[in-house]
Amino acid sequence: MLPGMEDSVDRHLARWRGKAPFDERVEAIVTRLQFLVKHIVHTKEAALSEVGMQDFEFETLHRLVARGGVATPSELAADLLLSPAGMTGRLDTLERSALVRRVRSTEDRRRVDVELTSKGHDLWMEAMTIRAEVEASMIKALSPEDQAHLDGLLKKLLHNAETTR
Amino acid sequence: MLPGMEDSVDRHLARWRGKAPFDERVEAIVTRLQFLVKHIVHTKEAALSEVGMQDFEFETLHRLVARGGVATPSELAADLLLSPAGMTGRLDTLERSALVRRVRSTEDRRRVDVELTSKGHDLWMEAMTIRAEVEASMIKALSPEDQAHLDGLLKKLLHNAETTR
DNA sequence: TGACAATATTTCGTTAGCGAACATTACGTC
DNA sequence: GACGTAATGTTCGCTAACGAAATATTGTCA
Repeated sequence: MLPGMEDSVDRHLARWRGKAPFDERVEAIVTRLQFLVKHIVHTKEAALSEVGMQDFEFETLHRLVARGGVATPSELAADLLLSPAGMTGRLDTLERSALVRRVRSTEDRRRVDVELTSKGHDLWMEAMTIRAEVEASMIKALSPEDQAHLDGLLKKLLHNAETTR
Repeated sequence: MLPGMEDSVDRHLARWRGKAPFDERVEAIVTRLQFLVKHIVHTKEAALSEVGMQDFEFETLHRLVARGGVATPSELAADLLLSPAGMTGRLDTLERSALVRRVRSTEDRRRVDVELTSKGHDLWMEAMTIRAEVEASMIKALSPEDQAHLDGLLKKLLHNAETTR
């Protein structure tokens, strides 16, 4: 890596070094992961405000699209690593904006089906374009080969995190 | 990658594929980053509750240690990618638990120095041991060479995110 | 059938974080 | 040396999320 290539985590690590006997590489990876995600969320949030949408709204619509436009709150909560209560809150605001519709299921009346409205689909499509651009501009800092390599490493980590215990 | 190596993002991508014409690799990387961080935070939070601490409290103490035990709220907020208001809130709770102390600076009376108390330092040390273990157990899924490679790639991304605009 | 467990979702109370407005102190210019 | 401007931190109102408990519906088994 070139000498000028320094990020905020390098500076953090330099200050931290010697203050405690712990693995610097782990610290570096974890901190960079957290910061990157914060940056992604902030940048995306700023971009999405163009269409008057917030990140959490978009993510929910996005999952709903992936499910074909219909899903139960439980499914979405699991997809999004969200608590059931948090899911209800999200759906409330989405329903208030008419991007989503709640329908009690007829077979199992304990369940609720969340349906994407056409307005919701249209807005998702608009936002998706914006999101794709913002995210691509961040990831493009890596060559296609590096992207593939990174994705593979992340997948190993995530798979491990999801299967252990 | 082996056929059995599938994570939740693979399943998400499979459902999503064909529903919109966007870069699947970018989607994969970004989603995995977000999920990994969620997993890290959740797992760490569960472990830290042993010593009655929350992740955000730990992170604040950690930065303070890195700064040698003294820093201004602005410095900490910048370190933690936090808003000034959010920082005030964190410091309030930390001060209430006597892990931290606020002292008005004498030269520049707008400023406040945040000092780590000895109680704060002791608790940080305890928590650090727990945190290191939890994080290491997640990162250990990768070989040392892979860890180094991953860290390099993340650094490239973060450096890019921090310097562009 | 009727009591009871299981499942799905919502309600309630609390919390951390944000943006915007504000008070206070320092600085630069005339 | 007074005045506008910048910097620093806090207060306020609001929002999204959480965990725990409540509610509603369905399945099970005697």
